[in-house]
Amino acid sequence: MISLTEENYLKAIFKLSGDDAKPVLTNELAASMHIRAATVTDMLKRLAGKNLIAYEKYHGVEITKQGKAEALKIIRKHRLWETFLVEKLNFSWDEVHEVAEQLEHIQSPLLIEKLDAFLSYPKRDPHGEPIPDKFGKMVEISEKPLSEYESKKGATVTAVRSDSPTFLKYLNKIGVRLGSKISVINKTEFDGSQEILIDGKKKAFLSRDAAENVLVNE
Amino acid sequence: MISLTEENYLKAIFKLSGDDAKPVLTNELAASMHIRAATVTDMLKRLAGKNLIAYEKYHGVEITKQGKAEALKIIRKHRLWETFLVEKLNFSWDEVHEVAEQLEHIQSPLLIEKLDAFLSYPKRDPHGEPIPDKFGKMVEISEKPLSEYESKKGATVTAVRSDSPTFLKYLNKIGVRLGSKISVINKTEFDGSQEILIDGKKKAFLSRDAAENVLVNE
DNA sequence: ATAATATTTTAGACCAATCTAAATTATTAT
DNA sequence: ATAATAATTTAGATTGGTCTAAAATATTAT
Repeated sequence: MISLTEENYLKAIFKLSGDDAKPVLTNELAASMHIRAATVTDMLKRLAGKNLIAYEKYHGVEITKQGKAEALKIIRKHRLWETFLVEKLNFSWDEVHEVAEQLEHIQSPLLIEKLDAFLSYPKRDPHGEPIPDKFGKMVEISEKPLSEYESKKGATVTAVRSDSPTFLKYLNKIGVRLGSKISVINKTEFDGSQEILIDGKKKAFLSRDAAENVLVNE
Repeated sequence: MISLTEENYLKAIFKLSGDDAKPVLTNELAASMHIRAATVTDMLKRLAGKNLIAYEKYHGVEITKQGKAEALKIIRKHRLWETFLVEKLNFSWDEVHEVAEQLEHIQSPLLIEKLDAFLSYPKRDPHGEPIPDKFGKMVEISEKPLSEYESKKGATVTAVRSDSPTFLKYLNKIGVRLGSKISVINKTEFDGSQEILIDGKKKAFLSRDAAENVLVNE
C-alpha cells in the first residue's frame, strides 16, 4: 500500500525528473513540496525500501519502473478528474487543480475506468496536458514553450503547463485559451518578456515566466 | 479544521444517536468502528475540545448542534456521490458504498454544490436514503422496516438501510429493488423471518435481520 | 589543495491515531 | 450491600509524517 503522502512524493519526483533521467536532488524536492530537506531524506529511505525509487545518499534519487507506473496512475487520475470538473461540472480551468489534488488519491480502479468511459476516453485535460491511458501511455507532445518559439508565423496554443490559478486567470483575462492563435510582436532580449497578438485582435504582454508555460504548435 | 478521522467519528456518533438523544457509549462506538475503546476515549476528548460533542467521562457522548451540522455535511456528500456513481457512472447499488466512503471526505463546498446541480438536486440516494440539502434539511421518512409491517396489503419498498454489498446483492438476486411491491406470505414468530412475494411473481425468504433493513410504505 | 560554502543526513523532538495492559468506575447478581 | 463482572479510562508504546539543530559530506573559489 502506498500512502497519500508517498503518492505525493512520487508524483513530485516524477515531475522533477523530466525526460532526462538525471537524479532529483533532496533540496529540489523539498522546495517543490514546501517541506524541509530533513523530512525528504526520511521519506526517500521509505520509498527506496518499497522499490519505488533508487536512492543514493548525497546523490539524489531516480524513479524506478514501478515508481513511474504509480506516478502515471496518479497523474491519470488527476487529469481525468480535472476533465470531469470542467466538462461536466462547469468548473473553469483555474478552479480545478486544488480539488483534483484531493480526488487523485481516491483508490478505486473501477471508478477510474468508469470515469474514463463517461468522459469518452479523453486524450488531453482542460489544460491541454496529455492523459495517460490505463497502461500509462499518452499522446506524444511535439509542442514547444512560446518562450522558445522563433518563427514569424502565428502559433496555436495547445497546452499550458502551470496550475497556478493566478496565471490561468491572467490568460483568461487577455483572451488566451487552448486553440488561440498567437503571433509574437516584440520580444525583449534581456528579460525574455514578449508582446503578443491573440487571434489577430487583442495585444497583451507576457513575462518570460508566463511564456515558458504556454505551449504552442506551428 | 476537522480531520478525516474526526469526520468518521462524528458520522458514527451521529448514526448511533438515532432520533432519541440518548448518549452513545464508548464501546458501541468502538465496536461500530472496529477499533479499541481506549482509542475512542482519546478521540472523544479531542472532539469535545472542539465542541463537536458533549462528553461525560464514563457516561458516553452526545453530539452538539455544531457536530450534527458537520455530520450532516458528510452524509450529504456521501449520498450525493453514491447518486453520481449509480446515475452517471453506472455503478450498481452494491458497489458504491466503499468508494463513497472515500469521496465524502473531499473538501470543496463548490464541488458539492456543482455536483448537486449536475444531479438535479436529488432528494434520495440509490438506496432510498434522504439526501440532506445544503442547510442539512432532508425529506421526512414515514416508512417502516418490513419487519414491523403488519397490514395484509402489499407494501412498496422505498429504501434499504444497510450498505452491506452481500445484503444488497441478495436483494438484487431475489428481485427486490426500490419500488418493488412486497406482500408477506408467512411470518415465523420465533426468529422473525418471513416469506414474501415480490411484484406478485417471485417468492423469497428474508431473515429478520434482512427484513429490518428493508423499508416500506403502504 | 585547501578553505569556505552549500547540501544532505542524522539525532532528537512532536503530534495524530492507533494499540495493549493495568487501573478505575459503573452495573449486576447474590 | 457487597462481591463479581463489565465498561471505561489511564499509562505507556508504536508508526507516519513533520520539524529544528547539529554533524557529515560535497562543491566551489581562491
